[in-house]
Amino acid sequence: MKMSQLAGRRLKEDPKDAKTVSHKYLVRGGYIRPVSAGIYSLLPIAKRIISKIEAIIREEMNAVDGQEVLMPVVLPADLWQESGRYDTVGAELLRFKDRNGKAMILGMTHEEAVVHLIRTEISSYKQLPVMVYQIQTKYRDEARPRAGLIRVREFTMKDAYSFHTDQASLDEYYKRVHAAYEKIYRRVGLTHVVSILSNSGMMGGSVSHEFMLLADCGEDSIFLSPDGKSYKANREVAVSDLKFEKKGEELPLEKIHTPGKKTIEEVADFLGVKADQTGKAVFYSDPEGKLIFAMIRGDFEVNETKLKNVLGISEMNFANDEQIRAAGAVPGYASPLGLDPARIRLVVDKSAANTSNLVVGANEADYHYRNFNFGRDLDAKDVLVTDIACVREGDPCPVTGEPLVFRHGIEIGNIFQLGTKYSKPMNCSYLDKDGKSQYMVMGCYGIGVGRTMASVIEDSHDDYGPIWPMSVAPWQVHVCALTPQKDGVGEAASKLVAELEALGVEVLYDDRGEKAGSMFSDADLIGIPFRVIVSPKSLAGGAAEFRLRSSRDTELIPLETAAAELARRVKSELEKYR
RNA sequence: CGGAGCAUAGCGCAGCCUGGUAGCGCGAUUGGUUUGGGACCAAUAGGCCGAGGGUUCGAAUCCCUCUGCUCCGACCA
Repeated sequence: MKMSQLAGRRLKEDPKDAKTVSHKYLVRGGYIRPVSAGIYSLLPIAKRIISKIEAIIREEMNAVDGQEVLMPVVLPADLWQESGRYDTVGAELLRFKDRNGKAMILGMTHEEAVVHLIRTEISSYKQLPVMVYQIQTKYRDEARPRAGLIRVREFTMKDAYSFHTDQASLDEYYKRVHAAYEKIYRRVGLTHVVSILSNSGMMGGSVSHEFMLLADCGEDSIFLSPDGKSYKANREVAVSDLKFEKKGEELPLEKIHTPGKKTIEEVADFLGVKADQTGKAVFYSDPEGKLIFAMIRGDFEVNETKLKNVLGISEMNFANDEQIRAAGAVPGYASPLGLDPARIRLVVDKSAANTSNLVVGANEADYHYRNFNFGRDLDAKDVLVTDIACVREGDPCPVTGEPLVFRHGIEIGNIFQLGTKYSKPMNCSYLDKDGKSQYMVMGCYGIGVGRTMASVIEDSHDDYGPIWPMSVAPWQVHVCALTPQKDGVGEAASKLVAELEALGVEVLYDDRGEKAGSMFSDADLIGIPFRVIVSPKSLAGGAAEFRLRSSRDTELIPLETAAAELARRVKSELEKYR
């Protein structure tokens, strides 16, 4: 490919709103262009990288017996009504009507579509297990797209779905996919990916993992054991080994005047106690509008995911003051004391239940109680006591007991045991050995392709641009002709390019005759791992200069053998990513 | 969905407060001199100032409405 003909320009300046490294370089380097919020066109450089990532994914999915299919982007709403998700999924699902007024949707994930496909094609246990996958466009009407390709509305996703006779078969297959994912991320050159425990939502007992690239710009919060291996979990589900013990004598409940002191900090300061001697009340309302009262020790935050899972609900909002008052509590001075358990859904975190003599609200403006003791002051049998706390950095790891480490991550893939969540309502069944109808047990496995590309930049770049691993680089060798019109430089460079291409090497040839500075800056933004410079100087010695994108050291390679030598090095570099 | 901001040439911006011929830098085109980390000279092209309405003799500029985009937060199979 001649650079003089490459579609897409490089920009000298950072795009004004780009904050993350990958966003800046993708726009500056001429990889992507915004079309609308969270919707991008890919220029040739990005398209080539994406194709290579897809090829690696394809190979590894095929290696675990996956069969590639292609399902529609536009789906009839009734399929989603069948699974029940048409009503439970929020506004991210883009709904519209066709010319006949039929309700349609744009696919944001394809469980329904794949069940529709498989339930008519597979009917016997002899055909199971089976896995199908596709690499296809998804549309999610995100409320807030951000950071270039990290969070977008339209994107390419590899989504795979496996169907099994039973949980044991799913368990075994799930492990294979987990290993395949690790291989995919290694092959695309990502070096800081961890798989972590993630939220399984209302699935009850099902298992899921997220694959995270550890990166400061990531949106997800992760807790890791110090060795990075023993324990890895999303903040949504992370637990710690903190022990709570009631200590000392239970002192008598004492009502105290705390005028205008509403927050934990204010109350704790006012009374001269620490936050861990207070109890905090946090209110939500469930989808039916019933008040959820979460009580937790003052030094913890409520983990909303844990709380939702405990209550078995998928949605919940912060309650407003009116809702709180309606249940008999007083905002700022609330506690479970004296409330009617029938009117609220009370959940107490074990931190609050197992600490003695807490300061809690009195459900009366400007008053708190000292020496609240759960069990004594609140009947434990009416109350759900469990873990609804966010883990804090430094809390003891549940596996090793060492202080947990907090990191941000970019979610670049997930794998999920679905069980019969979709096969049951959508009647996706097979006949077992005894001729009995059984629901198929499902797993699903996703990888965001564009997000993976952006993540490679986050993981591999310097101050001048991305440094692509050979396995996904848009081209393998970047040949730069310095003053191509002089001293036969252009001819020598063209010859080298032709020889390389004849050996199957992918070459980007900078034939533009730009100044060295702008040529090298462009080359850095394109990030091809191998660079060859042909100039009058090197040509006089019958050689070309070779250097890596990741280094400024150069090496002279004789022109007669350059093509063969470079082809050999490309091949050997590619071997590292097999 | 809450909060904040922005919208003027391909890109980055100034002009707006205080209404009066549309500007700068980069980029592009042509010609010339150049060529080892974003050169120089000369010329040229390029704008319904996001859209609609209002005030005014006159609106990029003042007022109203709308739309789009970005950032922070909420949400996120």
